[in-house]
Amino acid sequence: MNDGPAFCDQCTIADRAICAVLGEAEREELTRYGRRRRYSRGDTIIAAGDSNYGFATLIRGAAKIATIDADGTERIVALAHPAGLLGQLFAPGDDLHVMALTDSEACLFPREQIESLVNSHPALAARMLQETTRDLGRARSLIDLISKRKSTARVAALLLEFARAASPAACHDAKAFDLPLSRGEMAQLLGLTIETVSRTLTGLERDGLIERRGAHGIVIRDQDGLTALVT
Amino acid sequence: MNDGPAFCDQCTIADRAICAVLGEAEREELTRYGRRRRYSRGDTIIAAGDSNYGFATLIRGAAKIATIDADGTERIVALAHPAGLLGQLFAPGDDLHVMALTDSEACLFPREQIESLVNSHPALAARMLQETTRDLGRARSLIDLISKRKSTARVAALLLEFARAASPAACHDAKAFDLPLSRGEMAQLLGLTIETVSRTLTGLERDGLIERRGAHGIVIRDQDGLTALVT
DNA sequence: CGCATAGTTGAATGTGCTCAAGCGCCGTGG
DNA sequence: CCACGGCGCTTGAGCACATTCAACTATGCG
Repeated sequence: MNDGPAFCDQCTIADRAICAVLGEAEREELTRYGRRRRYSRGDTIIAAGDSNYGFATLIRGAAKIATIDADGTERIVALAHPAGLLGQLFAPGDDLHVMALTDSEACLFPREQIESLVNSHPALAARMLQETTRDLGRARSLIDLISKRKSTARVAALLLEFARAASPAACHDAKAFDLPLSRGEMAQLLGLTIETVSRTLTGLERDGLIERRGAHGIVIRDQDGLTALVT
Repeated sequence: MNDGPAFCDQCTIADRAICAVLGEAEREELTRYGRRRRYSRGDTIIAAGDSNYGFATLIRGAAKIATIDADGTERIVALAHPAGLLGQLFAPGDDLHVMALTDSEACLFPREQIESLVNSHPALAARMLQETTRDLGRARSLIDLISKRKSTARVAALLLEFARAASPAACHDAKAFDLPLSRGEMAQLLGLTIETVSRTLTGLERDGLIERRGAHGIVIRDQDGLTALVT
Protein backbone atom coordinates (compact mmCIF):
# COMPACT_ATOMS: atom_id res chain seq x y z
CA MET A 1 0.00 0.00 0.00
CA ASN A 2 2.75 2.38 -0.98
CA ASP A 3 1.92 5.96 -1.72
CA GLY A 4 2.80 8.29 -4.49
CA PRO A 5 1.60 11.43 -6.10
CA ALA A 6 -0.93 11.07 -8.87
CA PHE A 7 0.95 11.27 -12.12
CA CYS A 8 -1.66 11.39 -14.80
CA ASP A 9 0.72 10.77 -17.66
CA GLN A 10 1.38 7.31 -16.28
CA CYS A 11 -2.29 6.60 -15.79
CA THR A 12 -3.56 3.71 -17.86
CA ILE A 13 -7.12 4.92 -17.85
CA ALA A 14 -6.52 8.63 -18.17
CA ASP A 15 -8.75 8.71 -21.23
CA ARG A 16 -11.70 6.88 -19.72
CA ALA A 17 -11.65 8.27 -16.21
CA ILE A 18 -13.56 11.32 -15.14
CA CYS A 19 -10.34 13.30 -15.17
CA ALA A 20 -10.36 13.13 -18.96
CA VAL A 21 -12.72 16.06 -19.22
CA LEU A 22 -10.44 18.34 -17.26
CA GLY A 23 -7.93 20.72 -18.79
CA GLU A 24 -4.25 20.66 -18.08
CA ALA A 25 -4.49 23.25 -15.33
CA GLU A 26 -7.26 21.58 -13.37
CA ARG A 27 -5.58 18.27 -13.71
CA GLU A 28 -2.49 19.67 -12.09
CA GLU A 29 -4.57 21.10 -9.32
CA LEU A 30 -6.02 17.65 -8.72
CA THR A 31 -2.60 16.12 -8.80
CA ARG A 32 -1.46 18.40 -6.05
CA TYR A 33 -3.95 16.95 -3.59
CA GLY A 34 -4.58 13.57 -5.10
CA ARG A 35 -2.73 10.45 -4.03
CA ARG A 36 -2.15 7.31 -5.92
CA ARG A 37 -2.03 4.08 -4.01
CA ARG A 38 -1.58 0.38 -4.54
CA TYR A 39 -3.58 -2.22 -2.70
CA SER A 40 -3.56 -5.95 -2.45
CA ARG A 41 -6.57 -8.16 -1.98
CA GLY A 42 -8.37 -7.42 1.25
CA ASP A 43 -6.95 -3.95 1.74
CA THR A 44 -9.32 -1.18 2.65
CA ILE A 45 -9.40 1.58 0.06
CA ILE A 46 -11.93 3.79 1.80
CA ALA A 47 -12.87 3.05 5.39
CA ALA A 48 -16.43 3.37 6.57
CA GLY A 49 -16.07 6.62 8.42
CA ASP A 50 -13.25 8.23 6.47
CA SER A 51 -13.96 11.86 5.77
CA ASN A 52 -10.59 13.01 4.48
CA TYR A 53 -10.03 10.95 1.40
CA GLY A 54 -13.63 10.05 0.86
CA PHE A 55 -13.44 9.75 -2.86
CA ALA A 56 -11.44 7.82 -5.42
CA THR A 57 -11.19 6.47 -8.91
CA LEU A 58 -10.23 2.87 -9.43
CA ILE A 59 -7.35 2.62 -11.87
CA ARG A 60 -6.57 -1.06 -11.94
CA GLY A 61 -8.04 -4.16 -10.37
CA ALA A 62 -11.45 -4.62 -8.81
CA ALA A 63 -13.14 -3.53 -5.61
CA LYS A 64 -16.23 -4.23 -3.60
CA ILE A 65 -18.40 -1.58 -2.01
CA ALA A 66 -20.17 -2.79 1.09
CA THR A 67 -22.27 -1.69 4.01
CA ILE A 68 -21.32 -3.00 7.38
CA ASP A 69 -23.92 -3.11 10.11
CA ALA A 70 -23.77 -3.13 13.85
CA ASP A 71 -22.85 -6.79 14.34
CA GLY A 72 -20.08 -6.59 11.77
CA THR A 73 -21.99 -8.28 8.97
CA GLU A 74 -20.88 -7.11 5.58
CA ARG A 75 -23.26 -6.61 2.68
CA ILE A 76 -21.84 -5.99 -0.76
CA VAL A 77 -23.87 -3.38 -2.59
CA ALA A 78 -21.71 -2.92 -5.66
CA LEU A 79 -18.60 -4.01 -7.48
CA ALA A 80 -16.25 -1.49 -9.03
CA HIS A 81 -14.09 -1.85 -12.08
CA PRO A 82 -11.34 0.36 -13.52
CA ALA A 83 -12.45 3.95 -14.18
CA GLY A 84 -15.28 3.46 -11.72
CA LEU A 85 -16.03 5.88 -8.91
CA LEU A 86 -15.45 4.87 -5.29
CA GLY A 87 -16.98 6.63 -2.35
CA GLN A 88 -19.88 8.99 -2.16
CA LEU A 89 -19.96 12.71 -2.61
CA PHE A 90 -22.30 14.85 -0.55
CA ALA A 91 -22.98 11.89 1.66
CA PRO A 92 -21.27 12.33 4.98
CA GLY A 93 -23.38 9.86 6.93
CA ASP A 94 -23.13 6.90 4.60
CA ASP A 95 -20.92 4.26 6.08
CA LEU A 96 -19.75 2.50 2.98
CA HIS A 97 -16.66 0.42 3.02
CA VAL A 98 -14.55 -0.01 -0.11
CA MET A 99 -12.17 -2.95 -0.30
CA ALA A 100 -9.80 -4.28 -2.94
CA LEU A 101 -10.80 -7.63 -4.41
CA THR A 102 -7.58 -8.11 -6.33
CA ASP A 103 -4.31 -6.27 -6.47
CA SER A 104 -5.47 -2.81 -7.36
CA GLU A 105 -4.56 0.78 -7.75
CA ALA A 106 -6.68 3.81 -7.00
CA CYS A 107 -6.44 7.57 -7.16
CA LEU A 108 -7.63 9.16 -3.94
CA PHE A 109 -8.95 12.67 -3.60
CA PRO A 110 -10.06 14.79 -0.70
CA ARG A 111 -13.79 15.07 -0.81
CA GLU A 112 -14.00 18.82 -0.48
CA GLN A 113 -11.65 19.35 -3.35
CA ILE A 114 -13.72 17.29 -5.70
CA GLU A 115 -16.86 18.97 -4.52
CA SER A 116 -15.48 22.39 -5.23
CA LEU A 117 -14.13 21.28 -8.60
CA VAL A 118 -17.56 19.96 -9.45
CA ASN A 119 -19.05 23.34 -8.72
CA SER A 120 -16.57 25.21 -10.84
CA HIS A 121 -16.17 22.82 -13.79
CA PRO A 122 -19.36 21.98 -15.62
CA ALA A 123 -17.75 19.31 -17.74
CA LEU A 124 -16.58 17.45 -14.67
CA ALA A 125 -19.99 17.67 -13.08
CA ALA A 126 -21.66 16.40 -16.24
CA ARG A 127 -19.19 13.56 -16.52
CA MET A 128 -19.65 12.54 -12.92
CA LEU A 129 -23.39 12.76 -13.27
CA GLN A 130 -23.16 10.38 -16.16
CA GLU A 131 -21.04 7.96 -14.20
CA THR A 132 -23.24 8.15 -11.13
CA THR A 133 -26.32 7.57 -13.24
CA ARG A 134 -24.68 4.48 -14.59
CA ASP A 135 -23.91 3.32 -11.07
CA LEU A 136 -27.51 3.92 -10.14
CA GLY A 137 -28.60 1.74 -13.03
CA ARG A 138 -26.24 -0.97 -11.90
CA ALA A 139 -27.52 -0.78 -8.36
CA ARG A 140 -31.04 -1.21 -9.66
CA SER A 141 -30.01 -4.19 -11.75
CA LEU A 142 -28.58 -5.70 -8.61
CA ILE A 143 -31.89 -5.14 -6.85
CA ASP A 144 -33.53 -6.92 -9.72
CA LEU A 145 -31.02 -9.73 -9.46
CA ILE A 146 -31.27 -10.48 -5.78
CA SER A 147 -35.02 -10.28 -5.71
CA LYS A 148 -35.20 -13.43 -7.76
CA ARG A 149 -36.61 -16.21 -5.65
CA LYS A 150 -34.55 -19.24 -6.45
CA SER A 151 -30.86 -19.46 -5.76
CA THR A 152 -30.17 -20.92 -9.19
CA ALA A 153 -31.58 -17.79 -10.83
CA ARG A 154 -29.40 -15.51 -8.72
CA VAL A 155 -26.23 -17.48 -9.22
CA ALA A 156 -26.83 -17.94 -12.93
CA ALA A 157 -27.45 -14.23 -13.38
CA LEU A 158 -24.26 -13.41 -11.51
CA LEU A 159 -22.23 -15.81 -13.61
CA LEU A 160 -23.58 -14.27 -16.81
CA GLU A 161 -22.71 -10.84 -15.52
CA PHE A 162 -19.16 -11.89 -14.75
CA ALA A 163 -18.92 -13.46 -18.18
CA ARG A 164 -19.84 -10.13 -19.70
CA ALA A 165 -17.48 -8.19 -17.48
CA ALA A 166 -14.61 -10.57 -18.19
CA SER A 167 -14.95 -10.20 -21.90
CA PRO A 168 -12.55 -7.79 -23.60
CA ALA A 169 -14.99 -7.11 -26.44
CA ALA A 170 -18.36 -5.60 -25.72
CA CYS A 171 -20.21 -7.71 -28.26
CA HIS A 172 -19.19 -11.13 -27.05
CA ASP A 173 -19.25 -12.64 -23.58
CA ALA A 174 -16.30 -14.56 -22.30
CA LYS A 175 -16.86 -18.30 -22.10
CA ALA A 176 -14.19 -18.99 -19.54
CA PHE A 177 -13.23 -16.71 -16.69
CA ASP A 178 -12.17 -16.54 -13.09
CA LEU A 179 -14.59 -15.62 -10.36
CA PRO A 180 -13.25 -12.47 -8.71
CA LEU A 181 -15.21 -13.24 -5.57
CA SER A 182 -14.94 -15.91 -2.94
CA ARG A 183 -17.99 -18.05 -2.15
CA GLY A 184 -18.55 -15.93 0.91
CA GLU A 185 -18.50 -12.73 -1.10
CA MET A 186 -20.83 -14.14 -3.69
CA ALA A 187 -23.14 -15.09 -0.87
CA GLN A 188 -23.01 -11.57 0.56
CA LEU A 189 -23.74 -10.12 -2.82
CA LEU A 190 -26.62 -12.43 -3.61
CA GLY A 191 -28.17 -12.54 -0.17
CA LEU A 192 -27.53 -16.25 0.23
CA THR A 193 -25.32 -18.42 2.41
CA ILE A 194 -21.95 -19.80 1.44
CA GLU A 195 -23.27 -23.33 1.42
CA THR A 196 -26.15 -22.50 -0.88
CA VAL A 197 -23.85 -20.82 -3.36
CA SER A 198 -21.56 -23.82 -3.32
CA ARG A 199 -24.40 -26.28 -3.72
CA THR A 200 -25.94 -24.27 -6.51
CA LEU A 201 -22.67 -24.22 -8.41
CA THR A 202 -22.24 -27.97 -8.11
CA GLY A 203 -25.84 -28.31 -9.26
CA LEU A 204 -25.19 -26.19 -12.32
CA GLU A 205 -22.13 -28.27 -13.10
CA ARG A 206 -24.01 -31.54 -12.61
CA ASP A 207 -26.61 -30.32 -15.11
CA GLY A 208 -23.90 -29.54 -17.63
CA LEU A 209 -24.50 -25.79 -17.71
CA ILE A 210 -21.08 -24.85 -16.43
CA GLU A 211 -17.77 -26.47 -15.67
CA ARG A 212 -15.61 -25.65 -12.68
CA ARG A 213 -11.86 -25.38 -12.98
CA GLY A 214 -10.56 -25.27 -9.48
CA ALA A 215 -12.22 -23.07 -6.91
CA HIS A 216 -12.60 -19.95 -9.03
CA GLY A 217 -12.39 -21.00 -12.66
CA ILE A 218 -15.68 -21.14 -14.53
CA VAL A 219 -16.43 -22.29 -18.05
CA ILE A 220 -19.85 -21.57 -19.47
CA ARG A 221 -21.04 -24.64 -21.32
CA ASP A 222 -24.63 -23.70 -22.04
CA GLN A 223 -25.20 -20.00 -22.08
CA ASP A 224 -28.81 -20.24 -23.26
CA GLY A 225 -29.57 -22.70 -20.51
CA LEU A 226 -28.20 -20.28 -17.93
CA THR A 227 -30.13 -17.38 -19.41
CA ALA A 228 -33.31 -19.43 -19.22
CA LEU A 229 -32.74 -20.04 -15.51
CA VAL A 230 -32.55 -16.35 -14.77
CA THR A 231 -36.15 -15.62 -15.62
CA MET B 1 -54.18 13.37 -16.65
CA ASN B 2 -54.70 16.87 -18.02
CA ASP B 3 -51.81 18.79 -19.42
CA GLY B 4 -50.52 22.26 -18.97
CA PRO B 5 -47.40 24.26 -19.40
CA ALA B 6 -44.99 24.27 -16.52
CA PHE B 7 -45.60 27.46 -14.58
CA CYS B 8 -42.84 27.63 -12.05
CA ASP B 9 -44.39 30.42 -10.03
CA GLN B 10 -47.19 28.05 -9.10
CA CYS B 11 -44.84 25.25 -8.25
CA THR B 12 -45.03 24.16 -4.63
CA ILE B 13 -41.54 22.75 -4.62
CA ALA B 14 -39.80 25.37 -6.75
CA ASP B 15 -37.32 25.97 -3.95
CA ARG B 16 -36.39 22.35 -3.38
CA ALA B 17 -36.45 21.03 -6.92
CA ILE B 18 -33.45 20.96 -9.17
CA CYS B 19 -34.85 23.93 -11.06
CA ALA B 20 -34.06 26.11 -8.06
CA VAL B 21 -30.47 26.53 -9.13
CA LEU B 22 -31.40 27.93 -12.52
CA GLY B 23 -31.68 31.60 -13.34
CA GLU B 24 -34.78 33.25 -14.65
CA ALA B 25 -33.74 32.88 -18.28
CA GLU B 26 -32.95 29.16 -18.14
CA ARG B 27 -36.10 28.51 -16.24
CA GLU B 28 -38.09 30.07 -19.01
CA GLU B 29 -36.28 27.97 -21.53
CA LEU B 30 -37.22 24.88 -19.55
CA THR B 31 -40.79 26.04 -19.30
CA ARG B 32 -41.03 26.32 -23.04
CA TYR B 33 -40.46 22.60 -23.48
CA GLY B 34 -41.58 21.29 -20.14
CA ARG B 35 -45.05 19.97 -19.48
CA ARG B 36 -46.87 19.71 -16.26
CA ARG B 37 -49.27 16.85 -15.80
CA ARG B 38 -51.58 15.36 -13.24
CA TYR B 39 -51.89 11.68 -12.60
CA SER B 40 -54.09 9.48 -10.52
CA ARG B 41 -53.10 6.25 -8.87
CA GLY B 42 -51.98 3.67 -11.37
CA ASP B 43 -51.26 6.09 -14.19
CA THR B 44 -48.02 5.70 -16.05
CA ILE B 45 -45.78 8.75 -15.77
CA ILE B 46 -42.92 7.45 -17.87
CA ALA B 47 -43.43 4.34 -19.94
CA ALA B 48 -40.69 1.76 -20.24
CA GLY B 49 -39.55 2.65 -23.73
CA ASP B 50 -40.40 6.34 -23.80
CA SER B 51 -37.62 8.36 -25.32
CA ASN B 52 -39.34 11.71 -25.82
CA TYR B 53 -40.22 12.74 -22.34
CA GLY B 54 -37.76 10.52 -20.60
CA PHE B 55 -37.24 12.69 -17.61
CA ALA B 56 -39.36 14.36 -14.94
CA THR B 57 -39.52 15.88 -11.50
CA LEU B 58 -42.21 14.76 -9.14
CA ILE B 59 -44.06 17.76 -7.75
CA ARG B 60 -46.76 16.22 -5.64
CA GLY B 61 -47.71 12.72 -4.59
CA ALA B 62 -45.64 9.55 -4.76
CA ALA B 63 -44.45 7.25 -7.49
CA LYS B 64 -42.86 3.86 -7.93
CA ILE B 65 -40.00 3.11 -10.28
CA ALA B 66 -40.00 -0.44 -11.51
CA THR B 67 -38.39 -2.81 -13.95
CA ILE B 68 -40.64 -5.06 -15.93
CA ASP B 69 -39.23 -8.26 -17.35
CA ALA B 70 -40.20 -10.47 -20.22
CA ASP B 71 -43.08 -12.25 -18.54
CA GLY B 72 -44.63 -9.01 -17.31
CA THR B 73 -43.46 -9.31 -13.73
CA GLU B 74 -42.92 -5.96 -12.11
CA ARG B 75 -40.08 -5.28 -9.71
CA ILE B 76 -40.09 -2.03 -7.77
CA VAL B 77 -36.56 -0.64 -7.55
CA ALA B 78 -37.31 2.71 -5.95
CA LEU B 79 -39.96 4.98 -4.58
CA ALA B 80 -40.03 8.65 -5.45
CA HIS B 81 -41.25 11.57 -3.38
CA PRO B 82 -41.82 15.24 -4.22
CA ALA B 83 -38.76 16.99 -5.69
CA GLY B 84 -37.37 13.58 -6.64
CA LEU B 85 -36.04 12.76 -10.09
CA LEU B 86 -37.90 10.35 -12.35
CA GLY B 87 -36.35 8.65 -15.32
CA GLN B 88 -32.75 8.18 -16.25
CA LEU B 89 -30.46 10.45 -18.16
CA PHE B 90 -27.85 9.02 -20.50
CA ALA B 91 -29.52 5.65 -20.24
CA PRO B 92 -31.40 4.87 -23.41
CA GLY B 93 -31.58 1.13 -22.96
CA ASP B 94 -32.93 1.05 -19.44
CA ASP B 95 -36.51 -0.06 -19.43
CA LEU B 96 -37.74 1.55 -16.27
CA HIS B 97 -41.38 2.17 -15.70
CA VAL B 98 -42.58 5.02 -13.52
CA MET B 99 -46.09 4.88 -12.09
CA ALA B 100 -48.12 7.11 -9.80
CA LEU B 101 -48.88 5.59 -6.40
CA THR B 102 -51.25 8.34 -5.35
CA ASP B 103 -52.76 11.32 -7.10
CA SER B 104 -49.67 13.10 -8.27
CA GLU B 105 -48.26 15.84 -10.38
CA ALA B 106 -45.04 15.85 -12.35
CA CYS B 107 -43.04 18.15 -14.56
CA LEU B 108 -41.93 16.38 -17.73
CA PHE B 109 -38.96 17.36 -19.84
CA PRO B 110 -37.52 16.12 -23.08
CA ARG B 111 -34.40 14.18 -22.34
CA GLU B 112 -32.17 15.93 -24.85
CA GLN B 113 -33.08 19.30 -23.51
CA ILE B 114 -32.07 18.41 -19.99
CA GLU B 115 -28.90 16.82 -21.21
CA SER B 116 -27.89 19.93 -23.07
CA LEU B 117 -28.82 22.13 -20.13
CA VAL B 118 -26.66 19.96 -17.92
CA ASN B 119 -23.73 20.53 -20.19
CA SER B 120 -24.14 24.27 -20.29
CA HIS B 121 -25.15 25.01 -16.69
CA PRO B 122 -22.71 23.83 -14.08
CA ALA B 123 -25.01 24.57 -11.18
CA LEU B 124 -27.69 22.33 -12.63
CA ALA B 125 -25.22 19.55 -13.24
CA ALA B 126 -23.92 19.81 -9.70
CA ARG B 127 -27.41 19.83 -8.30
CA MET B 128 -28.46 16.82 -10.31
CA LEU B 129 -25.30 15.01 -9.35
CA GLN B 130 -26.18 15.60 -5.75
CA GLU B 131 -29.68 14.28 -6.24
CA THR B 132 -28.53 11.26 -8.22
CA THR B 133 -25.95 10.45 -5.58
CA ARG B 134 -28.71 10.52 -3.02
CA ASP B 135 -30.78 8.17 -5.18
CA LEU B 136 -27.81 5.88 -5.46
CA GLY B 137 -27.53 5.81 -1.70
CA ARG B 138 -31.20 4.99 -1.41
CA ALA B 139 -30.88 2.19 -3.96
CA ARG B 140 -28.05 0.75 -1.91
CA SER B 141 -30.09 0.94 1.26
CA LEU B 142 -32.77 -0.96 -0.54
CA ILE B 143 -30.25 -3.61 -1.48
CA ASP B 144 -29.31 -3.77 2.15
CA LEU B 145 -32.94 -4.08 3.09
CA ILE B 146 -33.98 -6.88 0.78
CA SER B 147 -30.92 -8.93 1.41
CA LYS B 148 -32.08 -9.57 4.94
CA ARG B 149 -32.97 -13.20 5.30
CA LYS B 150 -36.13 -13.20 7.34
CA SER B 151 -39.34 -11.65 6.16
CA THR B 152 -39.93 -9.98 9.52
CA ALA B 153 -36.67 -8.08 9.14
CA ARG B 154 -37.60 -6.83 5.70
CA VAL B 155 -41.11 -5.82 6.61
CA ALA B 156 -40.04 -4.19 9.86
CA ALA B 157 -37.36 -2.20 8.05
CA LEU B 158 -39.84 -1.05 5.47
CA LEU B 159 -42.32 0.04 8.11
CA LEU B 160 -39.65 2.05 9.89
CA GLU B 161 -38.71 3.67 6.62
CA PHE B 162 -42.29 4.67 5.96
CA ALA B 163 -42.56 5.99 9.49
CA ARG B 164 -39.61 8.23 8.82
CA ALA B 165 -40.92 9.34 5.44
CA ALA B 166 -44.36 10.09 6.86
CA SER B 167 -43.00 12.33 9.55
CA PRO B 168 -43.13 16.04 8.88
CA ALA B 169 -40.20 16.75 11.16
CA ALA B 170 -36.83 15.25 10.40
CA CYS B 171 -35.97 14.53 13.99
CA HIS B 172 -38.99 12.49 14.92
CA ASP B 173 -40.58 9.51 13.19
CA ALA B 174 -44.32 9.36 12.77
CA LYS B 175 -46.01 6.81 15.01
CA ALA B 176 -49.12 6.40 12.90
CA PHE B 177 -49.25 6.54 9.15
CA ASP B 178 -50.85 5.06 6.07
CA LEU B 179 -49.05 2.57 3.91
CA PRO B 180 -48.73 4.10 0.44
CA LEU B 181 -48.34 0.64 -1.07
CA SER B 182 -50.66 -2.27 -1.50
CA ARG B 183 -49.62 -5.67 -0.17
CA GLY B 184 -48.71 -6.67 -3.68
CA GLU B 185 -46.48 -3.65 -4.12
CA MET B 186 -44.80 -4.20 -0.78
CA ALA B 187 -44.16 -7.75 -1.89
CA GLN B 188 -42.62 -6.56 -5.15
CA LEU B 189 -40.45 -4.13 -3.30
CA LEU B 190 -39.26 -6.60 -0.68
CA GLY B 191 -38.89 -9.62 -2.91
CA LEU B 192 -41.58 -11.55 -1.06
CA THR B 193 -45.04 -12.81 -1.90
CA ILE B 194 -48.29 -11.09 -1.01
CA GLU B 195 -49.17 -13.83 1.43
CA THR B 196 -45.90 -13.60 3.28
CA VAL B 197 -46.22 -9.85 3.66
CA SER B 198 -49.71 -10.26 4.99
CA ARG B 199 -48.75 -13.01 7.39
CA THR B 200 -45.76 -11.06 8.61
CA LEU B 201 -47.89 -8.03 9.34
CA THR B 202 -50.39 -10.08 11.32
CA GLY B 203 -47.48 -11.63 13.14
CA LEU B 204 -46.07 -8.23 14.06
CA GLU B 205 -49.50 -7.19 15.28
CA ARG B 206 -49.95 -10.38 17.30
CA ASP B 207 -46.63 -9.68 19.01
CA GLY B 208 -47.77 -6.18 19.90
CA LEU B 209 -45.18 -4.36 17.82
CA ILE B 210 -47.66 -2.66 15.54
CA GLU B 211 -51.36 -2.15 15.25
CA ARG B 212 -53.30 -2.25 12.03
CA ARG B 213 -56.07 0.22 11.33
CA GLY B 214 -57.87 -1.10 8.31
CA ALA B 215 -55.90 -2.35 5.37
CA HIS B 216 -53.37 0.46 5.16
CA GLY B 217 -53.29 2.18 8.53
CA ILE B 218 -50.30 1.35 10.70
CA VAL B 219 -49.53 2.38 14.27
CA ILE B 220 -46.08 1.70 15.62
CA ARG B 221 -46.43 0.38 19.16
CA ASP B 222 -42.90 -0.71 19.88
CA GLN B 223 -40.36 1.08 17.77
CA ASP B 224 -37.37 -0.41 19.56
CA GLY B 225 -38.79 -3.87 19.12
CA LEU B 226 -39.11 -3.28 15.40
CA THR B 227 -35.60 -1.88 15.18
CA ALA B 228 -34.29 -4.94 16.94
CA LEU B 229 -35.93 -7.19 14.36
CA VAL B 230 -34.18 -5.46 11.50
CA THR B 231 -30.74 -6.66 12.47
C1' DC C 1 4.86 -30.94 7.86
C1' DG C 2 1.07 -28.83 10.10
C1' DC C 3 -2.04 -25.37 10.66
C1' DA C 4 -5.39 -22.18 8.78
C1' DT C 5 -8.59 -20.94 5.47
C1' DA C 6 -11.79 -21.88 1.66
C1' DG C 7 -14.79 -24.94 -0.29
C1' DT C 8 -17.78 -29.10 -0.50
C1' DT C 9 -21.14 -32.28 1.14
C1' DG C 10 -24.67 -34.33 4.28
C1' DA C 11 -28.81 -34.46 7.42
C1' DA C 12 -32.23 -32.00 9.86
C1' DT C 13 -34.71 -27.96 10.57
C1' DG C 14 -37.28 -23.93 9.50
C1' DT C 15 -39.11 -20.47 6.63
C1' DG C 16 -41.25 -18.76 2.68
C1' DC C 17 -43.79 -20.32 -1.43
C1' DT C 18 -47.74 -22.50 -3.74
C1' DC C 19 -52.33 -23.61 -4.13
C1' DA C 20 -56.74 -22.91 -2.35
C1' DA C 21 -60.46 -21.20 0.27
C1' DG C 22 -62.75 -17.55 2.76
C1' DC C 23 -63.59 -12.74 4.20
C1' DG C 24 -64.63 -7.76 3.83
C1' DC C 25 -65.26 -3.83 1.10
C1' DC C 26 -67.04 -1.25 -2.65
C1' DG C 27 -69.18 -0.12 -6.92
C1' DT C 28 -72.43 -1.81 -10.44
C1' DG C 29 -76.65 -3.12 -12.02
C1' DG C 30 -80.91 -5.41 -11.57
C1' DC D 1 -82.30 -1.42 -1.90
C1' DC D 2 -80.07 -5.56 -2.06
C1' DA D 3 -77.63 -9.04 -4.82
C1' DC D 4 -73.82 -9.79 -7.31
C1' DG D 5 -69.17 -9.83 -8.74
C1' DG D 6 -64.57 -8.03 -8.49
C1' DC D 7 -60.67 -6.91 -5.90
C1' DG D 8 -57.56 -6.67 -2.10
C1' DC D 9 -56.47 -8.91 2.01
C1' DT D 10 -56.19 -12.81 5.17
C1' DT D 11 -55.71 -17.55 6.58
C1' DG D 12 -54.73 -22.49 6.17
C1' DA D 13 -52.26 -26.88 4.73
C1' DG D 14 -48.56 -29.06 2.36
C1' DC D 15 -44.41 -28.71 0.10
C1' DA D 16 -40.08 -27.11 -1.75
C1' DC D 17 -36.12 -24.79 -0.91
C1' DA D 18 -32.61 -22.36 1.62
C1' DT D 19 -30.55 -22.26 6.18
C1' DT D 20 -28.24 -24.26 9.96
C1' DC D 21 -25.06 -27.20 12.13
C1' DA D 22 -21.52 -30.26 11.42
C1' DA D 23 -18.10 -33.15 9.37
C1' DC D 24 -14.88 -33.59 5.84
C1' DT D 25 -11.63 -32.37 1.87
C1' DA D 26 -8.59 -29.38 -0.62
C1' DT D 27 -5.55 -25.71 -0.99
C1' DG D 28 -2.23 -22.53 0.42
C1' DC D 29 1.18 -20.56 3.74
C1' DG D 30 4.18 -20.57 7.62
